[in-house]
Amino acid sequence: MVRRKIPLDDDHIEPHMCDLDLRLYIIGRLPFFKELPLESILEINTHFTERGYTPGEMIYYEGEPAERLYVVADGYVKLMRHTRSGKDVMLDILEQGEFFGSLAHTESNEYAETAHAHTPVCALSIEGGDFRQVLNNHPQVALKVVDIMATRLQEAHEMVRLLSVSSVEQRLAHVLLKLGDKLGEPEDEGLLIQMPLGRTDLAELTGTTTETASRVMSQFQKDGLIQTGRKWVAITDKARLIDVSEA
Amino acid sequence: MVRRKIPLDDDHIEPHMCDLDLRLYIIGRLPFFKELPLESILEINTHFTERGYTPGEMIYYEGEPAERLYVVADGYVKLMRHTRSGKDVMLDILEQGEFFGSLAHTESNEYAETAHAHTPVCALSIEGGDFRQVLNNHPQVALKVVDIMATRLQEAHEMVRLLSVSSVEQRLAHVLLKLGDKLGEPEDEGLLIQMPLGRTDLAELTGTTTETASRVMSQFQKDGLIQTGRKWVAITDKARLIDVSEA
DNA sequence: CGCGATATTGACCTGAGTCAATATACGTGG
DNA sequence: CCACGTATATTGACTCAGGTCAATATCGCG
Repeated sequence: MVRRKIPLDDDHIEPHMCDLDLRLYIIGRLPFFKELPLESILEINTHFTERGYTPGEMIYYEGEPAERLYVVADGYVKLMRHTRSGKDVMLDILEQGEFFGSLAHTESNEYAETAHAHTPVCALSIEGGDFRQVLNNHPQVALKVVDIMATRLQEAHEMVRLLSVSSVEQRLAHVLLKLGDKLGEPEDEGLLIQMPLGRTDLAELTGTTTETASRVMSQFQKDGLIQTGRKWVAITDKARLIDVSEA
Repeated sequence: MVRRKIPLDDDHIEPHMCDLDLRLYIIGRLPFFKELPLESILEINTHFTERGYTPGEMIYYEGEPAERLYVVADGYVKLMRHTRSGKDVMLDILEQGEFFGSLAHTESNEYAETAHAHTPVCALSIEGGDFRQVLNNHPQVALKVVDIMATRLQEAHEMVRLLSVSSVEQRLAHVLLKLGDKLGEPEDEGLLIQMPLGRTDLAELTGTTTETASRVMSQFQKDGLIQTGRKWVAITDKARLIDVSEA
């Protein structure tokens, strides 16, 4: 039972700030902007500012007045909800091109979750009102945003279902599969999830404790479903992992 | 410990179909249409069809091709996700003016949940493409839709948090309070939730079993927090119920 | 090389699920 | 209008997944 060192690609860990090319590249390829004429993209671009964050650094806190909409230019961003007891819940992991923050007028107009950089992150942001102006001027962008919101709502509903009716084993299998699809890269170890993920992260993603997450991961490894070590996971038997998630 | 008969208002239970006045009234007052000029509303109106449903009747099933967007004109609609094991989860209860169904292009383009009439329901519906056309022509409507989606996403995230970190007691208290705010009317019994809600409904709303829901409700009643009977609940001590939900 | 962060593992306990029996409310038909 | 039958709700006894507390092991960075 040889346990490998962290096999994650350094690209995904080393810090780097946004550079100008990246910025234009990102904005132009955002799923909701990419069909706009160049002219519009250049105009929209002027409203964005950019900023880098170091791992663990907060981008905004739950409860703060929601003023800006952010877009991940590089790195991974975690969206979390905190609880008085200290047991936190991770709602989502965002990658390049995904947005978060204030994109709508809600009741309280506060950020509903805390966003922080999980890896080194470069994020672009735009003032909420300016973004709404963009939506107003470009209905096809608004439609795209509605589509993305609908997909996220479905994912959240699926998580509600899993938390209501599934075991920790099933939820963990499900989360690993989802991450594998989103971030997986074939490596010697199997389908390697290209992101540092500790037991605490997995626990927060599945609504359990680090101890239980650890136990289940150990069992998965013994059963040959995954390879795992400190802060990394690779899926070695996707088919059987799917079986577990649907058991 | 006198247990009252169902104190629910008959208005909320007796069937009635949509009539024409209701239809125009509803469309004109929908949160996302109400700021449009009358002319536009009349035009949009022509795209809607209406239909009545009896309690328990399905409006659409999870997995069917998602073709139409619905709006509740009258009654209450439950959104559910089913599970192979038969244990269902209730994602939302919608009331007059709320929309559901196909409002976006998602990956699979299937309904992600099952909708069915909880009480007698009148629903208006519009073909998905037509609705997108409306959004395209009226950006301020699209913005409103984005706002509503954002609020729903936050609510779903809050449920994820509750399922991850809270006890059944807390979740049940939370759900009762939310329903009380949304549907509560002051009556002799307390803040009466104007909707027939059985133990099974409460269980599906909180991710537990009917037996546990029953036990917790009995305890709440013993503690003087609520009054409850067959298919009805009234909140008698909101402050202490809040304490429980935040314990 | 050694230390601090991370992960594992064990023993124990408890909230809530399961299975089952009973009670109660309400609609229905006589 | 009452009596009966069915759907709903309650309650008890038992079980177990997974939480908690605590000790130990391991990784990989500085």
